[in-house]
Amino acid sequence: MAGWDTTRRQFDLNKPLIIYAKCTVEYDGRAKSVLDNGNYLIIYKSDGSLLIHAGTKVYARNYQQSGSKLTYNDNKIVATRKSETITIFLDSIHYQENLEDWSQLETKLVNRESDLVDKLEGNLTKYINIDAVEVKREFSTPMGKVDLYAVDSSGLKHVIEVKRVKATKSHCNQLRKYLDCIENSVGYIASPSIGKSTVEHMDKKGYNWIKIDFD
Amino acid sequence: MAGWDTTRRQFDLNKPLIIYAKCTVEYDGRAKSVLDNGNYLIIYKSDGSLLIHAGTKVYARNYQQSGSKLTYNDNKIVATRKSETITIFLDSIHYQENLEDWSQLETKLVNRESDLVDKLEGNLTKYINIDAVEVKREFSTPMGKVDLYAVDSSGLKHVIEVKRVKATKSHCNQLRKYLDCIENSVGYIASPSIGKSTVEHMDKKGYNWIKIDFD
DNA sequence: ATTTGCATGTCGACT
DNA sequence: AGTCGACGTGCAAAT
Repeated sequence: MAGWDTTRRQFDLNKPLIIYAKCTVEYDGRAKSVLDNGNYLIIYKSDGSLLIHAGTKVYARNYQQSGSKLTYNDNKIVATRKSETITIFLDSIHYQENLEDWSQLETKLVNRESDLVDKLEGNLTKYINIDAVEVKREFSTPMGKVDLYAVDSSGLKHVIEVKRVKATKSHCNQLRKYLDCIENSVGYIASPSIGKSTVEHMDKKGYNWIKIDFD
Repeated sequence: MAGWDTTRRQFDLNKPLIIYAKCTVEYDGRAKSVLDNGNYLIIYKSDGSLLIHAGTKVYARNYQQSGSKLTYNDNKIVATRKSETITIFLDSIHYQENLEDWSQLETKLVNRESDLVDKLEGNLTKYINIDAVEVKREFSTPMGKVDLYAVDSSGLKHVIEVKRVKATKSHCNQLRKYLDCIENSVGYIASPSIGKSTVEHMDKKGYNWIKIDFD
């Protein structure tokens, strides 16, 4: 598997392929970038995704999204998709392999935001002390949909933004957008956790925090 | 390279490694997930990053960030990092390889947001017709930093949010946060492009758009 | 150690 | 095709 004459090499670019090669990579499209010469792992998937991975970190140093077309010519692999181009200048190939029957299954996530909304909706009075006469999920406003919306007998609107992660000030801004376009409303953020500075921020703004955990 | 007895296999988990294997993957940490049995590409990098890639899409189906520790035992690879765990239940290994001298170079990006701010700051009067007496980058407000901030001779504050991509309504919300906490201010979004509906949105809000391109 | 905002974010859902 | 929000976002810089 040692170095061979890349000029004669033919790739089957219709199949999933991984290549470990010494190369230089250039990208031009939404931005421009250069990845200097070195050994990188090139991954080409059947949907036309292209990844160039270096030896550290989770993200790809360069990538092309699903739907890119590959051509190989003159020791260069060129991937194009819409107005974006990646050019891989191949120096030498250490190693390559076609991946047969590569699974296309998706990861199934548990503990989603909607699970928390379920829990809150199913037992709202346990979390906030109101006599709700109307409860709606995904309540539409001009500024987008509210996760959970409840009207009590006095006509006060309770607007609840649910987050599966730690509550932040950005989430407060999102909440605020909804409150601004709903008259006579009070705002809540429901999440498993919150930081000290966000608590203070919410106090100042008059927003309420609801602690809610996954089961 | 056909199936062999995985029970006897030893991995050198101190070196970068790729494995193409039939396996099932479970994750528990910030959330929980299951990736059903299938053929996946497992990538382990020298900084302790772990990726599990399927045959489509750019993102990894499962991953562990830099710093995770691997153990191999009883046909299971377990990666732990802080309170997060990935377990790979190995069925059969089609193929594996150590990647020698895997480059750790970073991609060098051109055309960043800061490049646009440079351009705007260097010739502000070319883009907006004001007699600025004070211009500041990264001007701090209670709601975060404004990309570019200019005060004219009348005391009016010009607040400019710069984006390297097409301007959107989300960007308008960001701008609004700044305007709300700066008295006597007028808002701008500077970007290479903008959509029709965003133009209308900005008109309605009284925000201004500045067209600015990369060189 | 925590917070904040950028990113070629990617991706899916909806208009 | 365009817009919008979620994501185990990842990641680095500032605090």
